[in-house]
Amino acid sequence: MTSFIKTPSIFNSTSHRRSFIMSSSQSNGQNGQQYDDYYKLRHSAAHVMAQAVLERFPDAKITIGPPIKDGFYYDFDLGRKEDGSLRTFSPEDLDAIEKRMRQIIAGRFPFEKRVVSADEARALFADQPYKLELIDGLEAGGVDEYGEKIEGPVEISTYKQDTFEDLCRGPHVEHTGKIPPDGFKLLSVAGSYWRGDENRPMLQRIYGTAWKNKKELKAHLDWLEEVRKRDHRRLGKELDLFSTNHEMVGGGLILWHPKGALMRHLAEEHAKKLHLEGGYDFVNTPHIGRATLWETSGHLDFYREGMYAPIEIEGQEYYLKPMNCPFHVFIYKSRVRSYRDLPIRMAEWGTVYRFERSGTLHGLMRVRGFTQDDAHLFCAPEQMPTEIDKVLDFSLSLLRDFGFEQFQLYLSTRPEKRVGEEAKWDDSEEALLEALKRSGLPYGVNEGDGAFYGPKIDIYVTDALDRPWQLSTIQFDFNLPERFDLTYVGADGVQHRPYMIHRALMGSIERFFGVLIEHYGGIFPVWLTPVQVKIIPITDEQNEYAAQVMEQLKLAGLRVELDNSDGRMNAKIRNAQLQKIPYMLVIGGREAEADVVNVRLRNGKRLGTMSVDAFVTLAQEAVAERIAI
RNA sequence: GCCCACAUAGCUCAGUCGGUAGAGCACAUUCUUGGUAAGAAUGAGGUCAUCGGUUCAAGUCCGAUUGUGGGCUCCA
Repeated sequence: MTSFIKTPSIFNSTSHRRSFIMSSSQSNGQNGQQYDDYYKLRHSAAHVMAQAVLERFPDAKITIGPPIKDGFYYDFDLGRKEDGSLRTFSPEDLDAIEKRMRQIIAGRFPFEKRVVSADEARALFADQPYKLELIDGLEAGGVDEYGEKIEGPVEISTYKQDTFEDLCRGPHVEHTGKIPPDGFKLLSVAGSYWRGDENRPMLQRIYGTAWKNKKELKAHLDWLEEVRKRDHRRLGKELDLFSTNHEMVGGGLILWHPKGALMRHLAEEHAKKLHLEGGYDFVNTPHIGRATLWETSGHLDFYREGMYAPIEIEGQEYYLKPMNCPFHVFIYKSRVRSYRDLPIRMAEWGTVYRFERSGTLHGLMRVRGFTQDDAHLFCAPEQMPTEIDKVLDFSLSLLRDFGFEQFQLYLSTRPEKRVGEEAKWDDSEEALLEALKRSGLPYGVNEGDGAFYGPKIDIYVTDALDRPWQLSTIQFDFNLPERFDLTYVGADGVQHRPYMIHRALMGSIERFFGVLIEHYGGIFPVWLTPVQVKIIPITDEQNEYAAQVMEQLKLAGLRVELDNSDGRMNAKIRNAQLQKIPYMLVIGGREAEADVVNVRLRNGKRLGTMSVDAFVTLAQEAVAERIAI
């Protein structure tokens, strides 16, 4: 079963080249973690913002306002309006708050720390119910900003600047003047729930970004602009790759257009070839299965909220599949398995459907129907370490083929509530850890973060904008082999329980494409780009020669389009450029005469004239090497 | 689902104080036949998301609905 773990907190972004905190266990604030300047700056900005908000909304209830990656936020409960609806921030409020923050900054008010008892704190925040709840929590033993439990009672402190005193561990900058007035900006308002729980009150959140100076702020705003420009939904439309239609087709359901489907085909073809070479067998399974299947697998117990309502067929209930595993299990069970059959590596590009709340749907990144490059490994215990090694290598090499170079690996170990024998947990966790070590790549361990059915490795890639994305996952499953009573006959003639490992390398192919589009910014490597070559005749005198060149290139296996519209060459080049087509072959009278093509690259570089054969060699090399030009 | 913002031509967007619909791109036709990121003219294209309300009059104001974007533990 694929599960989504949360991205680790990243506080120490000192530049736009972001870096990971390796493991959550090393970042406990109570154990001497160094709070960097950004932490203090952003945390202080949050307090200043809270002061400005309270001045404007005296009845507001304050909650929490932590520093976050690139900035800070603060959540407020503004109460309700006369008509019962929630009072909220308007864009004008944001402007006024930001202006007032600069005044407070100019006041150079010191941040003064005070250590108080729980009762003193309660008196101080008597009219702040959220703070009272926090104080109760602190008295009982705290939780740090990474969500890690802190044992025992915690020192309770407040920080005060000017008129505003907040329950806070700190630390802060010395005084408000240390916050650069032109280094921060309030970005947006958003709704959020107290403690992230939708059953608790809805709060109003203001997000801000804060940096050491104007230049850094500008760099960050530019980065945000770059993120916007690379948005896969925007590029998907511009490059005609895919679309969605919520009103008629439905939200979270992707329509792959010819060019997008072609890219997907190319990517899948490559991955499938590698799977076959890697000893995987492809299978195909249906989209629906009977309720008893999902009852036995445990999905209806543990995953029901992710599944759609049943379909009734002749009095029997069928469910749309949210995962492929139970079907693969039945292929395994279709006959008696011998140790000689193992390992079995069963792969399927399986399309699954999962319920996602409407508000969480997002382009290709979060959808309701998607295809996984799913596989299940069934192996004997002694084969397991080798299989783990292989699958990890496979995953990394596949991701490298798609241009990802930076990886971050996470091992999630046994949680409190779990199934399976301890010996299996021991073996599998060790095998995963050994494989991680052998990979030579940075990895972290999330103790207790595994699924109830087994430990797992998640692979995050870092994209061209330094953003982490979880793609691959390798998960043990001690649950399904038990529930479906999977066995194999060992050399000793008795029945044994095989290990079962789920793995998806690209994960969701939809999501993978979303990441890929943003990673490349639409400038896909030659092997993957839907149209590799655009032929641009200068006048229609050359149309015939151009068509002849196109045929030659097609015979050579290149994906070519001919622009014989009656526009000018400049316009044709511009169009090809906007479509980010790697090679433009400009053909005028001179080229037709000499039986050559004039090659222009999408980066603006001109390679001059060459024979068609020479160009074919050049392009084929780029395809084979998977290079991006 | 919940909070905020938004919804005008295929796309990107303008539309003032409420007075009856605009631009650029794309598309079609014609002219143009050119040397490395936009040649020109003409034309077609809109029930201003949907439904309801206020008004002499609604793209514009109000409400509901549908949909989109941002956000909903990065937890003192």
